[in-house]
Amino acid sequence: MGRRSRITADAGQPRTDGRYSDVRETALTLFAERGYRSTSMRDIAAELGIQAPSLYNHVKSKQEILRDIMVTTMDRALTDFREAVGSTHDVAEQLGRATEAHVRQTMRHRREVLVSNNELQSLDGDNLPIIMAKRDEYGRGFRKLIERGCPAGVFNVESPQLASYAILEMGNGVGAWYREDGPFSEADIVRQYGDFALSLVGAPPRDRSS
Amino acid sequence: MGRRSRITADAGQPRTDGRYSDVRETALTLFAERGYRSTSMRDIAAELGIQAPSLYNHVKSKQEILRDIMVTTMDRALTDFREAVGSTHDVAEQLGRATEAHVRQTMRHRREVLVSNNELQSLDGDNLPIIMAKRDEYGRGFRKLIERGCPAGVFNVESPQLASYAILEMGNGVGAWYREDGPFSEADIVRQYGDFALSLVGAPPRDRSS
DNA sequence: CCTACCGATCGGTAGG
DNA sequence: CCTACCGATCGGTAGG
Repeated sequence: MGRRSRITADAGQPRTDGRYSDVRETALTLFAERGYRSTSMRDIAAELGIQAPSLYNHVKSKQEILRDIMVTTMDRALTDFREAVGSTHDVAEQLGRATEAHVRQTMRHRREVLVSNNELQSLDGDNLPIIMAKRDEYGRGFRKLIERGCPAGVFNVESPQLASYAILEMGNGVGAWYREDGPFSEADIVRQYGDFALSLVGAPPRDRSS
Repeated sequence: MGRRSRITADAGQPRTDGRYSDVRETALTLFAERGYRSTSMRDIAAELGIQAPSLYNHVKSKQEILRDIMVTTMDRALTDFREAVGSTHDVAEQLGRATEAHVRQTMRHRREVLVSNNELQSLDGDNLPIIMAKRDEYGRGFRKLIERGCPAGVFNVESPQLASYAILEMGNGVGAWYREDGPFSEADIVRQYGDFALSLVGAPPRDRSS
């Protein structure tokens, strides 16, 4: 029934636990589709064609999978944010690119971002503060950018804090409806959301003639 | 232990089931705080100081509470949207007021909106399509407004669809951080988000001199 | 409103 | 990777 025979030629492989990625990948899809609490270890195992207890040869606990997904996702978002901001010195361009990176993230890693945004309640013990710290750092990055552009006269908002919340959240929302085979291309969506962010803070539209 | 004695003077009351609202109210708080699936009927009962089976004297099922919360919330949002749009003929003003109503909703009914946005996965059977129909109608309202303002030259966006998603989602996000005792007043937040929406679609800032 | 209890399902372990 | 199984917990019912 789809199980590999013991008698194979790959015995000499280095064999790091590539099976963990399979478990994580399957869990990720199910967590995104029906939620962490509604996904049982038996569901994940069934999807992989094995029995639930066998999962524990690759994974310490269900919670560990969730934490791993969230940590990876937040770290990637932080990396991409820093790269976007580091790629130019124009503060409007920085906010535009950071927003684009944010939206690109929710599209390219749709399941990860959905889980990260919806399953904070499901984090146990120390995991919630660990993730929240990363989320706060990310949000602070956007707020500081807006705070920098206001006295310079590039942006014009009453509260950079509120503006940063609005921009981040509108980007997160993309994950709820975006489909790869939908009517909008990734590049289109990314660009328009970048424009939304700049309009929102009162910056002039970007020049796209080059 | 806090239980009412049988021997009371209220035997002649009309006695519609006021107890149902208590159950719903308690469930609502718990659903918003820790999620539907993580809230047991025993949790709700404990909060009310009774035993879990007693809940079934007031409620048909756990699912029924969730559906009731979502239906009420969506119907209220639709009502307020129509009222906002009906209160003026200026399309920019309509979008501003509709956005303000949307944000006001997420602030005044924070738990309801959180549950409505986060627990779609938890709806069983016919309940999901019923709620989705209402959500679609609501979203369509915003999109049509933006579509109307574009040829008129009042708004300027590439895709009214995307703009409506962005506006709705940025408003939903307010529920995640808003606290009544926080640094921003309800009126401030509502007004600024209304401004965000109008900026986002390229409309000039509203005149507030009157 | 209660006690007593049902069958189902959960995450995880023992031991191979 | 498996079978066998644990204690805990779930939504809900019976019957008063």
